[in-house]
Amino acid sequence: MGEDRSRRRREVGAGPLSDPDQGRLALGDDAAPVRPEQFDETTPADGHVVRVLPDVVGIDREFDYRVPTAWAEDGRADRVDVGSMVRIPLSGRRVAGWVTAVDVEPLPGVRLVPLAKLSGTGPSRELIDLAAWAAWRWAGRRVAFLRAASPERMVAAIPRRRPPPTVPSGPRDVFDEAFEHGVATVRVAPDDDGYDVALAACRRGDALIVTADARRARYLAVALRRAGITVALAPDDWAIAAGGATVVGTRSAAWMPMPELAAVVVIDEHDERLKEERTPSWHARDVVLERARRAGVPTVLTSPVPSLEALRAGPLLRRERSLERNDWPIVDVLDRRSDDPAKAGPFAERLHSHLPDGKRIVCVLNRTGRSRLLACSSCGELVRTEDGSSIMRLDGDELVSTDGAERRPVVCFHCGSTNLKTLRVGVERAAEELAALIGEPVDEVTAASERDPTTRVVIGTEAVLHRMIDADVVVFLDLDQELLAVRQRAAEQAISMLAHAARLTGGRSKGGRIVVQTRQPDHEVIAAARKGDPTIVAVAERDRRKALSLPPYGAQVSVSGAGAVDVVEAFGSIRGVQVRGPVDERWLIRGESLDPVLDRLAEIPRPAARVRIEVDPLRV
DNA sequence: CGGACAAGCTGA
DNA sequence: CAGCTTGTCCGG
Repeated sequence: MGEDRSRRRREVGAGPLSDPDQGRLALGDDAAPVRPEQFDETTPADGHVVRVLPDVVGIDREFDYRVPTAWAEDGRADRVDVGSMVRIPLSGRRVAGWVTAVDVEPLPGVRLVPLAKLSGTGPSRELIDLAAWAAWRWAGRRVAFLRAASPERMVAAIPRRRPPPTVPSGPRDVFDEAFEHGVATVRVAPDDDGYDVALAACRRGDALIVTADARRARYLAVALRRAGITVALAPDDWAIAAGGATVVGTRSAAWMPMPELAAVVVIDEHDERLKEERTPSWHARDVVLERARRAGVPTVLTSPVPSLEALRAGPLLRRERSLERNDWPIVDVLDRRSDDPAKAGPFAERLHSHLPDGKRIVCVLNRTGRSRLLACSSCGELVRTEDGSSIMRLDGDELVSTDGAERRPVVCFHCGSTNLKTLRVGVERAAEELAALIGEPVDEVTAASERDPTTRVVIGTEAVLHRMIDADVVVFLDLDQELLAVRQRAAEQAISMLAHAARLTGGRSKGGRIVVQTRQPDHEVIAAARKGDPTIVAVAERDRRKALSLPPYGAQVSVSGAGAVDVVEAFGSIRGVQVRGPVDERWLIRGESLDPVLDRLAEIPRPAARVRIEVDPLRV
């Protein structure tokens, strides 16, 4: 720290501003008067020098500033530290920024200007370092992550932490054991509420508890507070967290201040909501895994259907098969191939008997993607490619596979019939038909619906699963749409949907039931749900992804947007890395390992045009 | 990002 | 060639 900070402030604001540069400096958004001392270069020792990263997307560079000598008088100079949020003059305007280093040796030849304002407290040094890592890991800018790590409103003072919590000690459970592995995944029941793992984490000290669902985060915060624990709910309770507390929240919690972090939990680590959808699209699970590793504290991931990423991070702990099986509902499979093809609507003929009177029923019909699904009118088989891996649609008077590689005349591969029919019904019409079928009103729920449904039976897109809290029966009217989707992660997304349904219904011991309408009754996803054994899907997926070098066994980065061409061009070629595309103006960079790809992306300059770089995209 | 400045374009 | 648009550079 500069020893001259107590030196008297020199005369300020004297006389009209004559320096030709000063006109632009005077135009700050705070309209503070410009002081002549800002241009004094004769006493660089006045006030120490700090390094600041401006909160301006597109700069991503640090600049040095002097702490105004006047700040020594009221203690502000002592409060300027790594993580402080400040305002700085930068090319004629005032912008926000983060102090990233203090007491730095300024580069020669630059004219130092004082900080304009000390705004408040921001992310700690650890989080600033983590942001730099995340910027590399998701090919983004530090600014994006520092914003995530900063309070929504300025925090002037950190409250003192309340007395240490008295965490109720229960019998040692699987979660206590899991924390001893450093990183471990616990496969839990689909309707596990996360309270036990959260409590086990709190027994170790201040815990960081990340959930995919905001409702669950609020529930856990209330439950833990009731148990006597000091809880900061992200992102609102930033200041409380900075004082030392257990933090609970959705993905934003990953970046909350945690001065005494002792344990990390990610609940429903498989949930795609943990991934930020805007660029840089970081994954909260992976951020907190790195954060915990750096802090030297253990992480426990929980999920009813653990991701391959989780399984790779550490050992899997699970209960006995028979217990796990009971956690899952009974799964009734209605094989639609046996329906009369002439009148195959959205509902199987036998469905009515699976909709018991008086029970709360949720029907799911995902009509996302307008891909036409064709089935044979005589044998009911789906129209698929020769190897059966993907569906085919009608293109003029020919069938064409989704990737365009395979074409054939309009003929059922299975029985040779030339009579095919389109299967595609939207939720709206399905709702009307269902109401007629059961003879009572049916509410429709989509992501856009405003009011909550009031009827016993509801129907909707996948969003209906998020909207409802519980149900007796969940019916998937067309699981084939998920099973056959041309997406790399189709299978795990399908089992994740079934797990979500199982959360609403509860396990078979609680009477939970799932009904699945499909033309692929033997699909591994359905088998896994029936047996309550997600390993079936995990093993198949692992083998497939290993063979194709897909994440987490390889690198995959999607580059799109107007500037994508420049990025791909600058990327050039690396051994073991292929750049494919463009398909729909998007390139895919694929390689055997992530590091060389990320290193190269970090060193190439960002084009002026917009680019969206997505590392490990979930929907490809 | 957004301001400054330069180079390029247009119209009379 | 003034007056405007578009492009490029750079910030402490």
